[in-house]
Amino acid sequence: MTLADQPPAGALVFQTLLAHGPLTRAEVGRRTGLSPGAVTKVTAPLLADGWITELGRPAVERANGRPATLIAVHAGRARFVGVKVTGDELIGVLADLTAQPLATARTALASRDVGNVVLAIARLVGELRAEADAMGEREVHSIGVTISGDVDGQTGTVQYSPFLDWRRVPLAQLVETATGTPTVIENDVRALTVAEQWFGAGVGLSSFAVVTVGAGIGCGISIGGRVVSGAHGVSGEVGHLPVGGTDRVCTCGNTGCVEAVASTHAITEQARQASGDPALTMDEAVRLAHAGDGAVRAVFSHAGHVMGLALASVANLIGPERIIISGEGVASYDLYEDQIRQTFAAHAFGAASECDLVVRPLPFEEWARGGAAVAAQRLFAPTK
Amino acid sequence: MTLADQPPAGALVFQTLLAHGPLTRAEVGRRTGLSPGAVTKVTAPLLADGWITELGRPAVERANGRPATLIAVHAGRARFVGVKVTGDELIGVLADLTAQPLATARTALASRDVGNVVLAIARLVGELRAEADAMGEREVHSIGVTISGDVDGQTGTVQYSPFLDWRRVPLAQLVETATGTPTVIENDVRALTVAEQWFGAGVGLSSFAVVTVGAGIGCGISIGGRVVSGAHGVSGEVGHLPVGGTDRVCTCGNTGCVEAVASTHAITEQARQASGDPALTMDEAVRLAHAGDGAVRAVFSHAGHVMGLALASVANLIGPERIIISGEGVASYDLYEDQIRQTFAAHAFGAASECDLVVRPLPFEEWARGGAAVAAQRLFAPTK
DNA sequence: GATCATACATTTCCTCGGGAAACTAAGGAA
DNA sequence: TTCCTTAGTTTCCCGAGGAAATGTATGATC
Repeated sequence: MTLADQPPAGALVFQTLLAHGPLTRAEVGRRTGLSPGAVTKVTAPLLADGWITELGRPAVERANGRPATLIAVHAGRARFVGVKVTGDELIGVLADLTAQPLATARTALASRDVGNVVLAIARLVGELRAEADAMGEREVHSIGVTISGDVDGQTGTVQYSPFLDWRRVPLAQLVETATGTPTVIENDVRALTVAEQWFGAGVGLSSFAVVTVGAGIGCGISIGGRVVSGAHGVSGEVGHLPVGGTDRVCTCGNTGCVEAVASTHAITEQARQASGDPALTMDEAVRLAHAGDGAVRAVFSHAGHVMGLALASVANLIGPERIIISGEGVASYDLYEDQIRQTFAAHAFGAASECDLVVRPLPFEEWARGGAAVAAQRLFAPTK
Repeated sequence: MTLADQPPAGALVFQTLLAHGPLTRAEVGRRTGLSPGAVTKVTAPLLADGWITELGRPAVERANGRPATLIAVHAGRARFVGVKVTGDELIGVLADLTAQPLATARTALASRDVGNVVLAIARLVGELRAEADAMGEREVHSIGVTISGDVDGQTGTVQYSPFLDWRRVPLAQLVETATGTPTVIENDVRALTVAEQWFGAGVGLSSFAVVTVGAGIGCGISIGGRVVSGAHGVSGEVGHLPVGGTDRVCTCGNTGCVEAVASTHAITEQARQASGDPALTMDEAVRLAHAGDGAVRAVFSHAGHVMGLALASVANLIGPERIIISGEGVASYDLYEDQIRQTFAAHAFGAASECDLVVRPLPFEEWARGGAAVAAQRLFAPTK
């Protein structure tokens, strides 16, 4: 509870431990630039309050000198619930301080009415809270709700959600009163980016982007440890980069959007045309392509090409150290990975091509974990 | 000289005055969140060293209470020389603390040999220094050299310059020894962005982008007061966003690059084809288009469309508060402005279209002014 | 096995930055 | 005049963190 009012050095030490795992005090001092004395002083209250724990000796002992003691964040010190809201279901996860999932839950949404969704969230949170109690876990500290669209985390308002058709819904406040637990909300992709930044493939990078491929194509951008929000709430709209040619029309009304070519919907639709089977599913399309169906393969290959152009655009503009590709669509990733990399390499300008492309599967609860990460982040990095 | 070792509050006050012009101490305190006492304490040494001056009463007097005293940065306290290096000439400018130009100079480059360029820079600096002496100005504090390509400002090295065909040239060191004056170097577009951020249309914005149209098409991106550098030295490569269709081949070998369609070179070339006159100049093309030549107009309109797609890409990814369009190419801006705005509005996703598009002419010395701004910035914002 | 060297950790002391609040300054209004 | 209001200054104080002396636990050395 007292984490919020630590001196700057305290927060710095805590975040260093969070990002880099168990370290000795001396090592923490070196990495943060703090003096040894300051580290000791600042770790004392964190230890006393149980935010960090001593772990004993490091695995690789030093040749001589007094042996060091590892300290690490005490992940169990606080619990969070993360909830991802989609158009038709809720995904919830109970997680610890390091956003490790302890339990998950899903529930279908009967309607998209605000009151109904809030009620469903409260029920889901109750479920997870009960599970936490059963596990002997302590009280849930706060809730992080994530949702696609234009979300203002400062005011806790969903400015606009296309999937739910919501406008200016004070969701944080509503969930807070329905559950009695402090709640923060955030855009789903940005929450995922926060999770990657603190606990995933973005740890320690000066800049990186997370691209998610699924029903939509989204992107979170982190530069210098801060996730880019966009002055008007919009950022990372990779799905609507106009690099896809003129043949397909996007839901936004334009031609050329990446989403109109490379989203799972778009691929399925194109595969149906290519195969002549109007009821073809994504799984079947993948199977056909793997079996060598040229027309269907071409669909994946074209999608890969457009994705490559999109990633090259990100690299050319931002120059991130790494781009993390993730999402349901990654199930069929091997089908177009080569094409993505090839197109990316061709269109990334100069040293931008040194950008590291990595693929990470995105388990369904990962989205919800992002919510927990955002909730946790408010605790230890209460900036802004 | 003592500006570098001011306490944080001192730097904050100075930067506030730099960005927002003359203010009363009370107002400075309000804007920075500092207590009145702190403002007084911190301004005292700045006044004593001549970094700021008192300006007397504000224009709009307050109804009651003690009259306030304005304080403002003393622009003449320090001089800087900014130099922009292109493939065939040098542009130099003598500027004050606020990067206001006091004198300019140009010189042609006989060869692109490193030694020759360094010598030419030293001569140009000498010229401007003499002019400063004649004006009774004080010593030049430092030099900022800007150059397009991959520039590492930390080490003072030009990693790669396509126009000059340089690789790993320690330019800062070379100019420093040749002139005897401390020198910093920076990528030209990023330097321009720094100038806009501190002294131009980017003052006070949480994020903005500067797009320059000319022989190449470049872009500087500023987010949260920091100019994005790219992990591998590449960022803002708007010129190579692949949104331009497949019909024209770029110097980088790809099709679809913005630069292959909308740079001044590309427009001239396309206008020549459209008009059938292989010796057509840009000026003549502009005249033809203004006169109603449909084919030439179409060239400008297509370039505008592709520029609109590029700006929409920037807006969709970053969500800047404003995009500043600038460059030599802007001479013919009215010819395709409508098309740019129309395409931008169509392809900027959701609230990203609220991004403010402004056009600023780019006088030839503006590039060099960027160098002076970078040099000045090192003085008052000596971060990293 | 006593001593030493070494590196980790703690404690003590001190400096410095900036806030709180009392105080001074300078004008207008009653 | 006196009072009110806002600007600016001074004084006092507290908290954060660095420097350096001190304490501590190990292996190495004689």
